[in-house]
Amino acid sequence: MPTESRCFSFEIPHEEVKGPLNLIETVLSGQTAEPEWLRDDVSFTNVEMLSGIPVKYTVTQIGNKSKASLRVRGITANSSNDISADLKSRVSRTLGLHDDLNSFYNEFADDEVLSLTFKNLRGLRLMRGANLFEGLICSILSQNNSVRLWNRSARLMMKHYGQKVIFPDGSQEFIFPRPEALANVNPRSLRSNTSMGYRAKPVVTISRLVVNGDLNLRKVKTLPYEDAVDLLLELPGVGPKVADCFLLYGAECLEAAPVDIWIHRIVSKLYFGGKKVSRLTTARFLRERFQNWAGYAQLYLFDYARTGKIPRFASVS
DNA sequence: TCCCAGGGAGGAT
DNA sequence: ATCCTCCATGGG
Repeated sequence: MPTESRCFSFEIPHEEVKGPLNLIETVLSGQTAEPEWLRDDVSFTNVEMLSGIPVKYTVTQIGNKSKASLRVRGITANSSNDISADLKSRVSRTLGLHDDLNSFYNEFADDEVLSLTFKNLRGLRLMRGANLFEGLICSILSQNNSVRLWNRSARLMMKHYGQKVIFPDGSQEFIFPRPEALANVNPRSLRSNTSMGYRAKPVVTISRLVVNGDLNLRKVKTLPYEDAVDLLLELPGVGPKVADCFLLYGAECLEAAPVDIWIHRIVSKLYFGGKKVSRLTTARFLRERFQNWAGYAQLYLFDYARTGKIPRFASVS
């Protein structure tokens, strides 16, 4: 089978992008559904399974934010089937291209805090993970960690425990490990192989729960928000923030609003006049105020706060 | 050397 | 309910 037949290229026209799009801001905004896509100038490359077939593809934005389309080029392994249609809907879902951002901006244009973020972050979209297990593990890796470090651990985990794929162009890539590959590893060796520190033990424990059927993430995804949270909080290494990260980025529950240190600070400072409120109060506030846009509100406030686009508010401590 | 990073668990108040 | 402290690891 000649290499060319496994290559593909297609476009997602701007008519299929609902509102503005900023691909670079979206991919680089530190979302926890999966390891960050590798950047090359204005393009991003991801490797994942699509209906059991390993796919490597590169996404490039064409046009400005207001009239953006996407160019997708890629290559498959082990198959000569045309996967363009499947990948198109996958990319569209992953990048949240169907989310009606203009209606989000309009609905909260009079919110004096959130609307501050709209100008700089216009086109920022919520990314959805392709795999529930991957989303949960990445969310655990992110706890008390930097984006850079948890991504490094995730990449090391892929290299040591993920399926190795050699594409027809000769490149070697690694797929995010399946729970079966992690369930029987020694947490100590996982720790030394990946630098994930004390997070190794819960990663192994949760992998075992998934393998033996005691944890069904597909079922968790179908539960109402409160029930899903209650179930997730029983898991080791999973607290309120990680549970919300999994639900939002992994399980596409858009009312979940993960509260990390940045969200805690900015919401206390700007919505509660500097008064200290608990993280749970913060999360509930975001859910009640923004409802199905709570995840988006959180994403915009987080990026805005973290990247220093607001005046210093570190006085809240 | 200390502090911090998209926190969580266990314990004391 | 709220407030410690510790937990690995690496960057600043």
